Amino acid sequence: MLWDVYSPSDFPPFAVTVDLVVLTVRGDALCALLVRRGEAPFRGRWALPGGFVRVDESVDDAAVRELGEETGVSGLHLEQLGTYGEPRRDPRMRVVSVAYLALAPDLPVPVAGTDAASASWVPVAEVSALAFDHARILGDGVERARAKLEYTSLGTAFCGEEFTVAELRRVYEIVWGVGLDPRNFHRKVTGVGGFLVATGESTSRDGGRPAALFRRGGVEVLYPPLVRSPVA
Amino acid sequence: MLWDVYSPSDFPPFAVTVDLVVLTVRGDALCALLVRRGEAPFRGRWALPGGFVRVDESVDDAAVRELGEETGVSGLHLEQLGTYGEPRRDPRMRVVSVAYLALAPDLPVPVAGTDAASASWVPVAEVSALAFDHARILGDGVERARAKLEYTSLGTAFCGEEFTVAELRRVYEIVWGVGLDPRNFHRKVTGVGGFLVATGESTSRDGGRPAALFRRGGVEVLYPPLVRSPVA
DNA sequence: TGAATAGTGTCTCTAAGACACTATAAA
DNA sequence: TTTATAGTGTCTTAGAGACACTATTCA
Repeated sequence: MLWDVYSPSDFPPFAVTVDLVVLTVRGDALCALLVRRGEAPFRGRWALPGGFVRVDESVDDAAVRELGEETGVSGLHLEQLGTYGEPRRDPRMRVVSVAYLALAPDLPVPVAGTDAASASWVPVAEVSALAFDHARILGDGVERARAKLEYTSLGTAFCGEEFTVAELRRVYEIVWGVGLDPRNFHRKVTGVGGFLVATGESTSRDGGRPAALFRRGGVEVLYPPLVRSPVA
Repeated sequence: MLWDVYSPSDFPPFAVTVDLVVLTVRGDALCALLVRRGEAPFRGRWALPGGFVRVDESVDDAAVRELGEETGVSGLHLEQLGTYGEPRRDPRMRVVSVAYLALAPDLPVPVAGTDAASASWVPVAEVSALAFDHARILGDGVERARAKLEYTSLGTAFCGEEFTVAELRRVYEIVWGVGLDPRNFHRKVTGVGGFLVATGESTSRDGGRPAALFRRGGVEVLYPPLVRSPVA
């Protein structure tokens, strides 16, 4: 059926929702923001936060709104991950869900929002039996995040405003699940033009010799990229 | 609004469609499959092929079905490009569209399908004033295709079953819009493990010394990747 | 034979990984 | 002084681009 030959009356009704894969690095683990479902179906199961797209807002705006409601934070990186539209992914009705990926620094706690009571950070390695098709969506989100760390500056989204090279390296090690040579990592990230900007300050919060503090540079795409490669 | 707190009755009604960015290399140009609209709005304008998702099929299946209807060909590479959900992108009603990217070899003609009469291949450089937000979708599709040629074997999707290195190079040159050194290109593509498989045959259809014929190898991800880089 | 395209070899340069070595703090 | 972490330098190797050179066809 082409655009040419449809009339507004013959479209099948769908519900459209957004689901959020919100990731952060906490402790030694990559964590996702999950909410505990209070109602059937999947009552008591963990699920991705999300909700309906309103009639008067764009799908992207709905994602931004939901992210604010769930985390209490705005200005996070947010990008479309994919759209999930199997006929029976929600047993009650035909729901098409547009999933988004957000990367957050280690927020104090799954904050505020009307529904915050049931929300918390869960290490992705310990996640099991999510509601609906959310396990697949979460998996796609984690894989996207891993890939984007290679060729974009998004790793810094997991850090605070100011951070050391070691803190950034820890992000890479935890998200990728590998060990990285501190010396080569340092040379690489400080060598990529526009990735990091030195503040001139330093900190000894990591112990040992004080480390220089950096802020995000303006660059989005890293060249050369930071390729994933394991170390014994 | 969370999943927890909704009931099937209070969802706003949406129409969900799929739009297809079908690309091919024809002559010396990257071309997109477009259809001429026969009805308002945007009557007479070019638009991307597409149509409604049916209630009983997945969104991905709808894309496959529409692609078959438009090109008469199945088995093409097809991937989600993104979802476009601005409130007034269709002036008549609230429509959320999931866009897909397909790469096709140079098909005889925008073939078959009920609506083929109005369909044709249009060089993307000459496209202007598409209906709805289709110009943006097409642009996103072209950019995605350019990027994917770097690190996947999808360039071969533009070629026939058997092809020469020169034919594959022409695909890269046209899609990227740059000139590539034939000698370095040859060394690179034949050096990437699993990318190309020699048939043992050769052809002189390009003139000059006969060129070896290749088939697609099994590999999807190219390592090392073919990086975009211009030549005088 | 000459023009055209296919394909190989070689040089240089960049960047990655391995790892020795120096620097600066706290206990 | 020892220990821990920060940061630099150096060696080796892989791969990219430039480009000379050989190979095989047709007109």
